[in-house]
Amino acid sequence: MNRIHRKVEYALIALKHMRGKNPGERTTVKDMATQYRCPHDVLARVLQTLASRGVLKSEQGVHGGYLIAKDLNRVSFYDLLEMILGPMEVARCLQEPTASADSDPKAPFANDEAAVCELRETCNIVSPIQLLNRKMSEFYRNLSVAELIEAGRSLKSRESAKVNGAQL
Amino acid sequence: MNRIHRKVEYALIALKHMRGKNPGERTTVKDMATQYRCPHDVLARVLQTLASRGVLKSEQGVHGGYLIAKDLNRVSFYDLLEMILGPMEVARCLQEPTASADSDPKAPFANDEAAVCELRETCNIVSPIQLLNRKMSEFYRNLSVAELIEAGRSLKSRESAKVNGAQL
DNA sequence: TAAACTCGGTCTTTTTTAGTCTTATTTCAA
DNA sequence: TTGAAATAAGACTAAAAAAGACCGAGTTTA
Ligand code: SF4
Ligand code: SF4
Repeated sequence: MNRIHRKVEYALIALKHMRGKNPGERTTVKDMATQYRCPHDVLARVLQTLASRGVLKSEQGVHGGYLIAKDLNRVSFYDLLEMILGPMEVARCLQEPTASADSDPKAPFANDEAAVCELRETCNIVSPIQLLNRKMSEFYRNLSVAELIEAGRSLKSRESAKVNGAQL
Repeated sequence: MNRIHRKVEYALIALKHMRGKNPGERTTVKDMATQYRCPHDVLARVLQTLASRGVLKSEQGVHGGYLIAKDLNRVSFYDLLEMILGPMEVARCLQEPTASADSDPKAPFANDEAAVCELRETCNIVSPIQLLNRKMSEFYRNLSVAELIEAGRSLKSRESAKVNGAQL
């Protein structure tokens, strides 16, 4: 139910990987793609997006690669999702009414909003859906990428807490 | 991004509809399907599921129909999602460790869990993913269906015809 | 009995997501 | 200067999931 997208996982994998590097140290896409066995192209595209949004910095050339350019404590999980998947809209009606300062150029939504859902005329749950959308956005905004990535460092795996556990 | 499933919307529509009825009054699937212009079969199946889980009660026969059987304040949005979409798993690894009392027969997961995701061996974000899963479950659990459905009753929505000036 | 409904399974279509292929562009080291 | 190594980006294909349609069976009451 409600599964996260693969691209987001790739982003987290890459971010967590780079997080452990020395400042200024670059990591190439190929490196990460091979190490974590994720498709090179997909990962590359995701990282490009993140770079274009300022989270990463990319260096081209023979010794190029990516490095983290922004404090991940200041990047919310909402931001990450929004960069990769577009703005949060929990249902096909309603564009995000929060409409923070960004003007997304790839969203030409000027036309009729009623067209997006054919049930809109008779729908009785637009208010609930709006509420849900607001709450979920808030939830994602209150979760920083750093907090996510750092998970497991200081807390053991719940009840199990077995040292000689499964695979390592 | 992260759009809610149509079936869930249908469920909410139906629940909100029945919510306004007198206690004991039944509503037929056909009624709701035509009134809200949603596909009869899909709505019917969703309501069947809800009935089997005790949220609704179904009466067969010529004057049959559905009615709400459970206080919606005691039904969390998580419950609703779980009934319709199955247990929350934010990524393809990790089965929800909460494992509420049900033994799902369609889930023969006794075998190796590593098979569900081919990246598992090299993955560095299982802890983050688990954390996210936990947080999201918690979020959904803290949101009752009643709270959702009732949205818009007391707060102003878009163009409210309320003269009384109830503004948020 | 027969009508009007729920129930439950299977099937097809549609939509979304994931991944691949290809080509261009940038950069730097030899 | 030149070419290797990397990013950048568009188009295409395949796979998976979701939505919806079909149909046949069971129930209840007019
Ligand atoms: S069904 Fe109602 S809520 Fe869901 S998208 Fe269509 S209009 Fe918006
Ligand atoms: S990628 Fe890592 S986290 Fe996502 S499913 Fe595979 S194993 Fe679980």
